[in-house]
Parts: sequence; C-alpha cells; structure tokens
Amino acid sequence: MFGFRDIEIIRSVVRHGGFRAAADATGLAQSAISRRIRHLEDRMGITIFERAGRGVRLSATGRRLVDEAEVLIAQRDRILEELTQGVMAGVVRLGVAETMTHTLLPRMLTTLRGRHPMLRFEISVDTSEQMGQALRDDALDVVIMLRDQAPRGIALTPLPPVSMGWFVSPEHFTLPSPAGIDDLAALPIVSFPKTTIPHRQVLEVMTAGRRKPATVHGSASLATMVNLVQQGFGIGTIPHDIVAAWPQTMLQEIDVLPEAKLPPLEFVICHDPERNEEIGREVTRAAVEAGCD
Amino acid sequence: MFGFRDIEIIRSVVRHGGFRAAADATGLAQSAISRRIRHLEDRMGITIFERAGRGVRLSATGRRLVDEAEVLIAQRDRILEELTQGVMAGVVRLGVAETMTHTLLPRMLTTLRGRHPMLRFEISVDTSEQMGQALRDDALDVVIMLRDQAPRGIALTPLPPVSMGWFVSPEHFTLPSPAGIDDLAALPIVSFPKTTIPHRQVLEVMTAGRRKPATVHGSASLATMVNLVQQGFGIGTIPHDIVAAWPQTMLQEIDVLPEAKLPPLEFVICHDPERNEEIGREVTRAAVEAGCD
DNA sequence: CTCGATATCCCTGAAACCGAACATGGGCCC
DNA sequence: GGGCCCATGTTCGGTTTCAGGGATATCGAG
Repeated sequence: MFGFRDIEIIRSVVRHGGFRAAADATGLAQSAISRRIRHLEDRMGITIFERAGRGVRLSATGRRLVDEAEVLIAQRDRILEELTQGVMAGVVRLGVAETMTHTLLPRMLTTLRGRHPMLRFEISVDTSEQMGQALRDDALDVVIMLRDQAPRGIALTPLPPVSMGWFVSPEHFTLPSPAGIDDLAALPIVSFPKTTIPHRQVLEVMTAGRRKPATVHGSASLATMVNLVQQGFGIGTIPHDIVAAWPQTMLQEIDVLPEAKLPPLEFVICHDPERNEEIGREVTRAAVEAGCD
Repeated sequence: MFGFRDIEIIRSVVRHGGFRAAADATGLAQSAISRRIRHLEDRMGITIFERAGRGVRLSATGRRLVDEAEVLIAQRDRILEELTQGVMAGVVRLGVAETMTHTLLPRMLTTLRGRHPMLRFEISVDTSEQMGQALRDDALDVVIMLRDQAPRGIALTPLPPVSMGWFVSPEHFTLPSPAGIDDLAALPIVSFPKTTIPHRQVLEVMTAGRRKPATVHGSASLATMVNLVQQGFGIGTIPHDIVAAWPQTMLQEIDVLPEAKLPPLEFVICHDPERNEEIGREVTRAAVEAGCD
C-alpha cells in the first residue's frame, strides 16, 4: 500500500533526477529517500526505480504508478481546497414532491447551478411523508414538501401556494357549468395517494354532510393521474400548473361552485439548520426566487 | 491535510455508528480514534463529527469529505491491484511513422484493446529519426519506424514491407508507359522529408550516374504529399497503401521501367526490452498479427 | 583509482497508540 | 422524579513504533 507522501517523494525523485537532488529539494536526508523507496517497493512487491549503479531511473511499473497516482494528489488538494475555502460544493441530496418537479424545480436548479457551479444534486421524488422521514434520518439534506407533513425542529420556508382545479376530458364526460358537489361526486375522482393531505382534502370537500361518499382513486404519479383523466377513467383534482405544463393533453377545467373548490396546496422548503445551515439557506433562497417570478 | 488512513477511519466510524464500534472493527483503541479525528479536525480547521453528548454524527462537511475522499481510496486500491496483479494497464506511449497510421495502426489498436481493455494509448506521429531519439530517452515505449533508423540495443521485429509507387494526377501530366528515369526526373518530385531514408532512396535512384539531379521536394505530411500531387505540383513517391486508403483522390499509378522502381520501405516495431518487456512484446505481437492479414 | 551516486547502520525524536481514569447524557427502576 | 447504571466520548501518562538524520560502506562508470 502506498500513501500520498510516497507519491510526492517519487515525483520529486523523478523531477530532480536522483535521490540526492530530491533529498535537497524536499528537505529530507538522502538516506531517508532511499529507505522510504526501498520499503515501499518491498511492501508493494514491485520495482519502482531501477538502480543502474550510477543513479536510478524510473521503471515501467514506476512510471505507471506515478502517472496514475499523481491525479490522486491533485484530487486530494482540490477536496481540501473546497472544504476549507467554504466553496459550496459536494452533493446536495434533494427531495422534491412531484408537483414541484415541473414548475419550481427546474428554475431553482438553474439558479443554483449558476451561483454554485461545483454543487451537484441528487434528486429524489417521493411522497411528502417519506421525505419527511428521510430528512429526519439525514438521508436528505433539503426537501420541498407539503407544509402539514414537515417534521418538527426543522427550518421551513413557505413557497407560493399551488392552486388546484377540477379537470375533465370533455370527450368522455359532460358536466353542468358551474358544477356542484353532487355533479362531481357522481363520477370517479382521480387524486393524489390516499395517505396524502390533498387526498384527504378532496374527501372532506366531497363528503361534507352527505350519505354516500364519493369514489376517490389515488395515484402517486402525476403523469398517471393526467393520463387516467385524459382517457376518461374519471375526473381529476390536479394542480393548474401541472396541466399547463403538459402541452399534449386535452383536459378542460371544470367550472365549479364555491363549495366544491379545493384549497391550494401549501408547500414548504425545509432543512435541518443544525446540519445543513449553509446549503439549506442557499437552496431555500433559490427556491423562493424561483417561486416568485 | 488528510491521508488515506484518516478516511478509512472516518468511514469505519460512519459505517459502525460510533467511535467505540469503529475501534473494535479497526483493531485500534477507542481513544486512538477519538484523538485522531480531533487532531484531523484541528489540522483541517473543519468539523467532521458533531459531538452530541452521547455518540457522534457526521456533519455536513464531514459527509462531503467522505463522499469525495472515498473515491480516492477506491482508486488507490485499483492502482495497487493493477500494478500487483500484472494486469496490463496504464498508458503506452506509442510512436508511429505516418505511413503506418492508415493501415496497420488501427487494426493493431483494435486487437490490443480487445486483449487489454485497461490499456490506454498515447500516440505520437513523427519522423523515424525523432522517434528513435525519443525511444532512447524513454519518452516513448514502443515505436513503429523505419528499420534503418532504429536505435541500437533495442528489440526490433520486422513488419511486412510497404511497397512504394510513382503517382501522378493524369489531368496535369502525361507520361509514357512505361516511364523511364528521365521521364520522371523531368518533373518535380514530391517525396518524404529530405532527412529520411525514403527520400534518399529516391535521390539515389534518380541521380544514379546522371549530371543533372532531379528536383525532389520533401513533405513531412502524407496528406500534403497526396494533395500536392493531386493538384499538379509534381509527381509523387507514395506507398500504395496510402493512396488506396485515400478514397477521394484521383491519382494514377505510373508504370515505370525496372531501374526506376523504388525499394519497399522496411518498417520495424521496437521497444527497449530492459524497460518495457511485457508491453513491448504484447504490442509487437498485435502489430505482427495486424500486418499479416 | 576516483568521483558521483545509492545503500546500510545506528541513533534520536516525534507521532501514534494503549489503558485507565474521567466526563456526559439517556434510560430505567423504585 | 431522583438516583443509579450503562454506553459513549475525552483526557492523560507511559510505551511502542516508525520515519528521519548523520556517518559510512558500497557500487558502477569513466
């Protein structure tokens, strides 16, 4: 096994053309260089320098070693530099609710990449519930999720509310305009998964003081929701932004009476301030800016 | 500054979830782990673990450090493995005479890549004279060059001879068929650079026992030679293979009398057996095979 | 033989390590 | 709820290990 020091010394020998000169250059004694390299060769079981009586020269194996190992030194120096100089770098594990992936996320990432080019992102899309847990477990650094499922003890910043609408494929169903709760409840409804807040909100609106509850299906995939509605499986409760961002769909928004209107989704962006203060603030700032315009 | 050992220990702490467990796993005392990490943190001026009274947990900076530094360990292990297990890997500095770049070289490299996927090539194209010097200076590992300019004390293997022809652009010049030395010498001749063997051979053939020497131009670039002939600058002495490999040219071979025929070029592939025995043999083998079919 | 280089030997000093004692926080029993 | 216990990290003194320094032997080329 070899260490960084070994490579530095070998490189010095190569550059200065001998053990003696390398010793002068590094401030070590010549004997130290000789011993170090011999030990290294013994440990690794390879020949690094061929002793030619007078002087040494790098063997083919030795050249391979320096060639390859030099980049390790460069990488180490880069890592140290980034960590020390407070450069924002490394991997940010970002969790995003699917609703935000089409609208806010791309703008936010573009902003961030412009400000911190060394930053890399690892993005996962999941339910707010799962991501809240992951945030607590330090499996995610920053999460964009529904406000009501954000864990405690976490820095949260609200994002602009996402308005919800009722959508229908006009070639499959026809509804009065404006439609009332009874009109909507008569059809199958496609919504978010049943463990989520939006799903519960739909249920509350649709069953308020009624005998026969509406049939509400859940889907964890927005694309699936849109497709189901598109193909006449039922009507859907979908964020306006999402439908707008899906150019190829032919969905029509249903004009509904006030009591059937759905409350907007309230998203927050959150991070653990004890753990990811700096990066969390930066991502939050970018998200807020991306949400404004 | 940090070393491989530091990273291994940090990683062990992370994997086993604490200093004590890491101590058991690594065979160190728990106090040693504690001291090492504290010392490392002091030296680098960063916090790697956040002490939470009971237990420690990786800080954001610490996670960045492990994330980035882990790949260094992996790379070191790979390098060691390659060097120790006799895997053919690393960079082979290959010098090739331009004549061989269109015919033998691609087949040879394909063969080699198939046999030794970890091998990388750094190819330089130069005159045989320069490359011979580079081989002596250990600036090249393997060289394909003209036999007569190969240095001494070097393992050389002959390659199939490369036949030379006289070529002309029929729209610019008309020559009798077969043409004699006088016919050829009446026109400007484009050949290899004037320090090279082929150039001298042309001169010898053209000036044997004559008063007025032929005008022989030299070019270090085959492409330039072909272009010059193509555009009527003169006639050219070019390897048959090269013209055949240049599909877009309209050159015509000149039928010449026996005394004007040029001897074939004799190439060898060579390496220093004291320095690059293994790789030299492998490259040579591939070259011989590529030259046969 | 002499010169210019590496290799070897012995000694020293610093760095790493161990073990034990100490400090701290969480969980549990009464 | 208070006190005890256990698990864990920290600190301290003594010990071991290892890398380096200096002097000298050795080696090959000219």
